[in-house]
Amino acid sequence: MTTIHDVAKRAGVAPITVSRVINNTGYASQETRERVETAITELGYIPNVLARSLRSKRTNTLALVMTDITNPFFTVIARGVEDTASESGYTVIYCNTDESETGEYKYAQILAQKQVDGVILVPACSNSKTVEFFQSNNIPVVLIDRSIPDVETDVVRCDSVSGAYQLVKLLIDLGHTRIAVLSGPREISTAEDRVTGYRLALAEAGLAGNELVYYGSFTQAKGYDLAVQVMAKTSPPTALFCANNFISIGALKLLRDSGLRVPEDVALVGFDDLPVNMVIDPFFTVAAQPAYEMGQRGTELLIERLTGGAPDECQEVILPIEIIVRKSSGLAHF
Amino acid sequence: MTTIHDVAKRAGVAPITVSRVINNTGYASQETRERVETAITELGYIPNVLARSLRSKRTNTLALVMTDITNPFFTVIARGVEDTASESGYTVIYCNTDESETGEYKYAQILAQKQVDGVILVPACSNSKTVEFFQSNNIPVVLIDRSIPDVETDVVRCDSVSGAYQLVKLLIDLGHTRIAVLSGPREISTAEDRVTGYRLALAEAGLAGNELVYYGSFTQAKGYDLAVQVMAKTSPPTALFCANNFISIGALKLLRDSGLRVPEDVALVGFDDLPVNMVIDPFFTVAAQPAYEMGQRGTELLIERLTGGAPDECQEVILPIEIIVRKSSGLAHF
DNA sequence: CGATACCATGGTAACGATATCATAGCTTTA
DNA sequence: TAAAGCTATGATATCGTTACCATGGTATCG
Repeated sequence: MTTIHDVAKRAGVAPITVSRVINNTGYASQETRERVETAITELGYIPNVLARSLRSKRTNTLALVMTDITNPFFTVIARGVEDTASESGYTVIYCNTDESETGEYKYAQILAQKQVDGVILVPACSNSKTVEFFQSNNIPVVLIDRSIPDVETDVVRCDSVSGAYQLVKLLIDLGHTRIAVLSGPREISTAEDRVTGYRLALAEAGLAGNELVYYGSFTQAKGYDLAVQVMAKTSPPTALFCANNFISIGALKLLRDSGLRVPEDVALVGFDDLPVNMVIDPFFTVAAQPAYEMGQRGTELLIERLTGGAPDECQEVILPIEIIVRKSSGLAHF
Repeated sequence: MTTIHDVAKRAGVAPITVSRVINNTGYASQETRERVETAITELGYIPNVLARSLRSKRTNTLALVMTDITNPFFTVIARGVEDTASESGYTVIYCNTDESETGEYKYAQILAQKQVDGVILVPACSNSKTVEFFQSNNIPVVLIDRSIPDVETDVVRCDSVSGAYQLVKLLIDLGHTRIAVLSGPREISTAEDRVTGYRLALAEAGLAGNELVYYGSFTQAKGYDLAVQVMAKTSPPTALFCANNFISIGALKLLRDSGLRVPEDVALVGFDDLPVNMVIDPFFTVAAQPAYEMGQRGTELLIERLTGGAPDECQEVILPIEIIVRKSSGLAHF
């Protein structure tokens, strides 16, 4: 391992001068700079960022903690984070909690040990333990996609209530009166908010008595499972609103397996689009969240806070949702 | 920030004793152990792994460098790597090269700076620069999925030649005689191997004169593009063999856009399955590689090498491919 | 022309942990 | 009972870098 001392010796300068050249801090004459640079390439010197970070107390590393890395929605967020972070010279550590609270806390420990400068968190629960842990260790946190009650952090999310309202309103306008919502876990803000939007739309249409609310989790298997339950009712709904893409896929699978056609027999709308490169024939009517921008804005906020450019109070950024009408919602019903 | 010194002071011992308790190295009496542990929890002490790694020269960190993080095939590999690594106490840094040689080399620098213990690499090119760079910095490398000529490393991959042969043979057995292959970049071993397998099957059937070989890249857009080219021929093929899942999707899209039915008008087979939770109705006949096991085995090999449990010579692990026949290949033709 | 500012460079200490060696009491063994 | 081995603990040096302070030369200014 060649160190900064080896380079310094070869270039005939002090280590600190090499450091200045590498980091472009302080002064260095053109001539010294060149001598150092040739020494670096001749020796194939690679700075040791562990030592650097230990001394400087900055790792230039951010962590992205999310709940389901297999979901393209989060993969796209990750892209947004990665691109934005690397523009500012940060690297990103990705962590997958699988929607587990203990997994999340376990990762929090590891990340603090690794001295990450900041964390972008998609919380796996409504519990504030993880956030408080980070904050007590002076690690700024930005929440993304989901919020947590009674916590002081920056947040980047979409207006799930409004998105859900619009989707359900669309179904009502098409003539549906028996509409079910298949949602995620009750403790997750987005799962709740989407149910709230659903209720708003029903209430407005005088259908408050027809509520069919199912909570579960944001997975295909659970989507299938919830669809089994709701379609087994004596008078099953004519339309389903699914709270995310995987629930939509699971529900659609159950409907097909039951010999029901979508949208002819049952209409389907849901949150979160699938990425173009994974889909042959876009089918789902969805409320599409700007995942890439969510990652981007979240990272920007975090970096601002790290570099002191952020205001004292926490910010909440709410990005717009786009309703994309495709085939699964069908035409006017009845 | 509370340090190991603070803990030591509180527990009335030397820092090194705290270190021993934390790491379970050396001796410590039950009583001391307890005093240290209560001091740790009382102070909320978090060890600084930067300092630890700087001194011990081990980061317990592996890097997974892959070419396309949006491709489920690689996402699943990543899962295999993650699970295996964390079982042995390693954390994983994920890097996405987007199939770019320069991106790959750039990441190599960063990873060396971060002092990763080892690297699992899906090479973006047939060039050995990156591997040699790692090796010259004493960082062991395991290649996964793709191999590189003239390089001494462990490799975990599948037999692409055989998988391609079997898929194309299946098409021939169904009666097809004009079959095209849409492959990835010429420099990538898997792209080449799959063409080789295709050629083998044709030659065996006495169809060597009918070869239709298209190289491109492993993306949906390129799959579409290559399909445009091949279907524009005066006597277009009656079957396509696509070298990966994204090419398959792109090709299928073009066929649908051209009003052609699959498999009735054109049959389609390809490499790499799509994950169940992303698909409603499995359609593609594929050669499925055991992605999870590939990640797993690759990581095991790497860890063995790090802990000195590996033999001197490099190992090449070749995992079996499963041919899954579904609808896209159709029934007997003509 | 002395004060002030900027440029260029270096010495020393410190970041927070562990490797290495040392010490000393106690137990086992021949 | 002396040698050897185990248990329990600590002192010191060091990993590779940068923060901080210091030095001296040259340019600028009132």
